[in-house]
This record gives sequence, C-alpha cells and structure tokens, in this order.
Amino acid sequence: MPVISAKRMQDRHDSILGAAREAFAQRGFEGTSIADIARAAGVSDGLVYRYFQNKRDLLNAVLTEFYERTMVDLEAIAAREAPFEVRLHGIIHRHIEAFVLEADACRLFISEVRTAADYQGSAVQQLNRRYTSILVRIIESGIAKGVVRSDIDIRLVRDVIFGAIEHRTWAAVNGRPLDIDATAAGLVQLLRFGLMARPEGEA
Amino acid sequence: MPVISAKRMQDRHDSILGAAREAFAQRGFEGTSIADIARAAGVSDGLVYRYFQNKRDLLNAVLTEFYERTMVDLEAIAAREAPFEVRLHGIIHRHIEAFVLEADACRLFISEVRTAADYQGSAVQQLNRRYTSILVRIIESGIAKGVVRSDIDIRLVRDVIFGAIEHRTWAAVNGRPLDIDATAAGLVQLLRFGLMARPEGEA
Amino acid sequence: MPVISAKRMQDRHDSILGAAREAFAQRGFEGTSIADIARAAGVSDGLVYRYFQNKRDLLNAVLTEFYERTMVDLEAIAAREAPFEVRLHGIIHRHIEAFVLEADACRLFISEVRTAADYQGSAVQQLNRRYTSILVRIIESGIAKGVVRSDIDIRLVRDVIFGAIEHRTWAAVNGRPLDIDATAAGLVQLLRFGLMARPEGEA
Amino acid sequence: MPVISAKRMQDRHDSILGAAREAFAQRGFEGTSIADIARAAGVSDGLVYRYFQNKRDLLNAVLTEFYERTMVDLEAIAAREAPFEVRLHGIIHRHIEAFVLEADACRLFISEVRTAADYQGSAVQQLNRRYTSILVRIIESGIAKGVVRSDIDIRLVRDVIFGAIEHRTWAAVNGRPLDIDATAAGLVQLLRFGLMARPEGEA
DNA sequence: AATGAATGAGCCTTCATTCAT
DNA sequence: AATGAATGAAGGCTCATTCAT
Repeated sequence: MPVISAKRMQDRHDSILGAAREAFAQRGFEGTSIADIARAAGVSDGLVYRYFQNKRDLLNAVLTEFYERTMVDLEAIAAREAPFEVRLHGIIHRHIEAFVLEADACRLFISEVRTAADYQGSAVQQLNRRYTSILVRIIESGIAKGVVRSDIDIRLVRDVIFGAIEHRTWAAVNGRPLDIDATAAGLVQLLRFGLMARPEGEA
Repeated sequence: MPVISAKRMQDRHDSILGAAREAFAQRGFEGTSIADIARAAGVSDGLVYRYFQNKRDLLNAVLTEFYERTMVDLEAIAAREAPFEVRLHGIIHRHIEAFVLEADACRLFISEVRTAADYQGSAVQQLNRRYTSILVRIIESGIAKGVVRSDIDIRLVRDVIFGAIEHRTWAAVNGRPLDIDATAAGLVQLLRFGLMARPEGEA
Repeated sequence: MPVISAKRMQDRHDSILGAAREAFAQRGFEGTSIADIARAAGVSDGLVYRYFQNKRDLLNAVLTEFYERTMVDLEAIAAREAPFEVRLHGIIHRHIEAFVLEADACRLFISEVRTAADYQGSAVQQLNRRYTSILVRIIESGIAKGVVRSDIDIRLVRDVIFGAIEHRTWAAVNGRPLDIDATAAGLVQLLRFGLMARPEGEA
Repeated sequence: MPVISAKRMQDRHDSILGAAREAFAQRGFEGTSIADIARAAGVSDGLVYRYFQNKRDLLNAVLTEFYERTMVDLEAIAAREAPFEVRLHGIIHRHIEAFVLEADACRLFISEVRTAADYQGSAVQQLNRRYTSILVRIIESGIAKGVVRSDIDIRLVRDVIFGAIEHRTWAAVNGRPLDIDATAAGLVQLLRFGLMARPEGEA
C-alpha cells in the first residue's frame, strides 16, 4: 500500500518527466544534470531515482512519451477513409509538423538515442517501428487499390519520406522556419510522378 | 632542421587521427577520452595536443579527412560525360557506398557534429555543402538538358536523396548488410517516375 | 528537515576551511591542490565544492574569516575612551600581534590576494579598507583634539604604520620571534617625535 | 673552448632574461610558461635550460638584475657628501622612483620571491640586504653626526621607510599615478619631526 | 650548439548515483 | 516517502623538463 496517493505519484512522475523534456531539449542529454532536472521539477535529486532507474531511462521515457503522443494523430489520419494521395499527404504533413513543433525531441532522438549502442531492440526502437509502419500500411493499401505500382520497394519509399523530411527540417531547426504546407505538397508531388520531364506533360 | 623527420611526424599525425576515428566510431565523441586515443595511438596524452588543438579539433579532422577522401570520387563521377540517369545513378551509388563502408564517420557526423551548436558556419559545414552541391549540379544540368522537369524543387530532391540514403543505411550500420546495387537502382527508379501506377506502364 | 544537523554542517565547513588555511599557509595558493585540502579535512574532493564555490572562493573565505576575527579586537580598541597615544599604541600593538600570531594569513593576503588582478573591488579589499580605516579614524580624532598636527597626510601615516609592521614582521614570520611590546613602543615613539635629535631633549 | 662566441652567448643570455622579465611582469610567475619566454626570446625551449637551471632560477636572475641595476644609483646617492636630510630625501626619492618605474619587478619580488620557502639565505635575500643596508648606513652617519637621536632603533626606521613606500606605491601600481616628489617630501617630513603638534610650532 | 618533439604527472571541477537521516 | 549530503571516478588540458636528433 503506497504511503502517498497514486495521483500524487503520477504528478511527481509527470513533473520530473516534463522537467527532463525541457532540459534535454535545451541543453542536450550530456549537458543536462540530474540536479538540473530535480530542481526544475521541484523535487530532490534522490527522488528522481524513485521514479526512473537512471538518467538514460529518463531519456527513454521522454522519447516514449513524445512518440505515443504524436502517434495518436498519425494513426487517426491513417484510419481515415480517403483517396491514397490524400492520406499520403496527410501523414507527410503531420510528420513534418511533428518535426517542426517538437524539433527538440526529434533532435534528441537523432543525436542521442538512435545512435546509442543499446538502441537495437530497445523500447524506443519498437515505437519508432510502429511509427514508420503507419506509413508503410498506407502505401500497401495504395498498392492493393492499384494506385501505386506494385513493384515499388515499400521500405525504400518509407526511408525516402522520413529521410527527406529529417534532412529538410534540420535547417529549419536552426533558424528560419519551414513552410510546412509547401514542403508537404512538394514532396507528395515529387513522389507521385518523379523527376522526369514527360512529353505529354501529365504532371 | 626538424628534430624528427617529416615522415615520422606524418606517421604520428596519422596514427593519432586513426586512433581517434576508431575510438569515436566505437564509443562516440563524449564516450571517448583523450587518454583512450593516446593509448591506442601509442603516444602520450600530451602529444595529442601537439598535433591537434583540442578534442573537438580532432573530431573535425576525422570528418574532414573522410569528406575529402570521399569527395574525390564523387567529383570524378560528376565530371564524367554521361546521360543524366547514368550520372545520377553513379553518384547515388557512390554515396551509399560511402555510407556503408564508412558508416562510423557518417554516424559521427550525424550524431555529434551536425547537431552541435557551432556547426553553423563551421569548416565541416562547408565541406558538407560542397559534398551535397555535387548532386545539385547534376540535377541542374539535367534541367538544362530538358531531361528533368524545370519546376522541380532542387533542394527538395537533394534532401530526398541524402535523407533516404541516411535512413536506409542506418539499419545496415548496425548489423545486416545492405545491397548497395539494389538500393541505388531502386532509388533512381523511384525518383525518375514516382510512385504512381500508369496505364501506359512505361516505367 | 535537513539531512544532517546544522552543527555537523558547520563542523564540515570549519574543517575544510581550517584545512585550507593550513595548506595555503604552508604551500601557498598555487601550491595547494583541492585534493590536499580534502584529504586534510577528511572529506572527499567533491564535498569541498558543496561548501565553497571554487578554490578561489576558499581562499577568500580563509582571509575573510581572519579579517573578521581580528577586526573585532581592533574595533574594541578604537572604541575605548583613552588619550590619543594610548589608543595609537593599542592599535599598533594589536596589529603587530595579529601579524605575528597569524603570519600565515598575512602572508597569504600579501602574496596571493593583494596582488591578484581581481583584488580591486573585491570583498577582501572591502575588509582591508575597513581594517585600515580603524587606524585612520584614530588619527583623525587626534587631529580633532589638537594633539596631532593638522597638516599631516593621514594616508601617508597609515601607510607608514601598516607598511612598517608588515616589513618588520616579515623576518619574524620565518624564524626568530619578534618582540611585540618593544616593536610597538618603538614605532609609537618614532611616530610621535620623529628622528631628529633636539636641543631641548624633550623626547 | 666554446663553440659560439662569448658575445653571442651573452646576447642569448640577455634576450632570454629580458623576455622573462617582460613575461613575468605581465603575467606573473605561474602565468608564464617557458615556451612563452623562449618564443619571445627567439630561441627554443630547450636552450633556455642551457642558460638557466630552471624556471625558478630565471626568476631569481630577473630580480638580481633589477637589484643590481637599481643599487648603482642608490649607492651613488649614499656616497655623496651632503647634509643628512638631503641624503635621506635622496634615497627615499630614488627608492620610490624605482618602485614606480619598475613596479613589475617589485610586484614579482613581493608576491613570488619574498614569500618563497627558499628565500631565506638566497642570493636575492643577500641583495635585498645590501639594498636596505644603504639606508641603514645613512642613518648611522646621521647618528654619528649628532643629527639623529642616538636611541633610535635603526632597523625599525628602515622598516618604516621601506614598508611605507611599499604600501604607498601599491595603489599606484594598479591605476592612478603616484606623485613621487610629494610622497618623498611628506615621508621625510613625517620622519623628521613626527606626528605631534608642538606649541613652539617648530616643524 | 640547438632544436622541439615527447613525456607524464597533476589539477580543478562536474556529476551520476547512493544512502544515512 | 523524501531529502540532499557525500562520494569518487573521470576527463580535458597545461607545462616544466628531458633528450634524441
């Protein structure tokens, strides 16, 4: 039987997590100390270790929370009934948005977690897979409907989309804002008909 | 008259640089200590500072050396006389190769340097620009020849290509090998004609 | 509720401060390492930084403590109702005593702090000013009472007294003892009537 | 038989010594590295050790040179035939001048040498004794001539003069200039007749 | 004679983590 | 349950001194 109420525990948990998100975003993982986080959360250093195993665990928790929050939106878009192009555009648009609005979390993931030795097989990797698989399912349904070429390499398309957005957004992270609408539209257009000029000028 | 021969100095320089490349690749920048590098290079801690200003400088040197080495190949490909598709394929192929063969350097760049606060305006950023500009010039020449649609967003294409390869190769970095030829061919194909199925079935 | 008692904290503080005073006195500021001090105080290196901001701060604390302790006596003497000569003698005597009994602190101040670039405007300089101003006020009251020549340069007198004692005591610091009474008496005598032989033989 | 000429050796010696004086003056003893000095002197690090045993020895040499240079003037003043007051004033004036013009050397002596463990019995201490003994001889001759009270403590007078000047000049070292003439005159006046107001108003 | 490459000890400070209170 | 004092290892960097060339 807990000595403090479950709600109080949840509040503590959340404020530590929030403080960590903030701090990691601003100063990076190595640049943030547990004392920083504890102070921002209004608790003692020691208490952090009651809620999280260690600093690394806290980082994972921050990213897990980000993924789960963002994924709700993406899955809603994927579940919607709409033509292939609309759903593709929707998911690309929302993903760019996530990158732009939560650039800090993305940067954390890219520079601190994805490269870590223990990333393979981690919970965060599972989440990342679920995240990207949403896009994969959309493309699969496009193929099923005959809108997308069946000989396409789905995983390659996935990497093209996520990779392009990551690259694209990076500049925006440090400085001038990114035009989300234009970028989403441009990417969809490029994906639909490719680079090549065509006599018939269809695209 | 130098106290040691130029060759000996070059050797020292190279062994420190090599040890640093190895160590950074395996344990990351923060995870590597100067003592680690010195030990691996068979020199004293202090000597590292005779050849490199500080730890950060050593990281820059590792990446500069990688970029310059790889860029020689890329520029040769870009300079070749060949149809657009051939040159595009060539450069994509070589870039994937670089990623696969020197995954360590790429990982370093991505996770330690590109995200650093002082990346903007740094020498490494200059090199990265030169690197990516090779691809940009190929696309421009494709437009000039009328092979590529003139309304294409070149910077978006660049981000698609580099981003896709980065994402794609990531899996290969940790574990199973990547089929370089297939990946290059698939990416070129996707870029040429896009995702969409076509009645004429040209692609 | 504090984790350890206030007394225990005070003890820690004092033992670190004491160890620092001892170590600085024996080996100078640069010659003393934090590890030396921690070992002598029976604590870990890290704990020193919980009680003092850094090494420099520790030095300031040592000197502040010395000044404040000594100043209590000096101010009591200055506040006493007594003829000018008595008060002058009292303060000179006590100042010499401080120099002799706490030669280490004086040496520290003279050789490590007063010459430092950041001395001007520092807290220690404030204390030093308060310290010397006690003497200045006594001389001023001597002038007010008509016992001391009104055309005297008070700051020069101050420098004569403190400078002389500093010089004088220096020998005593390293080796043979100084006769405090004789020195105080001699200095007062010299200050009262100067060097010159006088026909009337008054002095 | 030396492989290089004695003159060349002397030049080397002097340029190293000069570079050291400059560097110590500007950055202090601890703040100056042998490499700094070697660079400024236009020689290699190693060569410094052919001319001086170690860094400490170099500091001693700098101060010895200063003392010897200044002492020539002082001894000339002491040797002059003149009334006591004139000679006393002359030597005080010249000493203040030395302090003001070569504040750096004085600061070095005060903060780096006089406090060192090996000062007692050192060559620099010998020089310091010779330096101060010049003043002592002047006072003795004043006593012999009956101008100075015979019951005066000569060593105390010496400490008063040198101590006062040291204290006085210190402020001048960091900032506003010191009026050498006024200070010398004021000190002589104070020493001659003391602090006390006198009915006859002789002083 | 002269160089300067090489050494390696040393130092201040930070901080994740533990545990007595 | 909560605190925060305490630990102690680790790390980047400097520099006096030596000695092979």
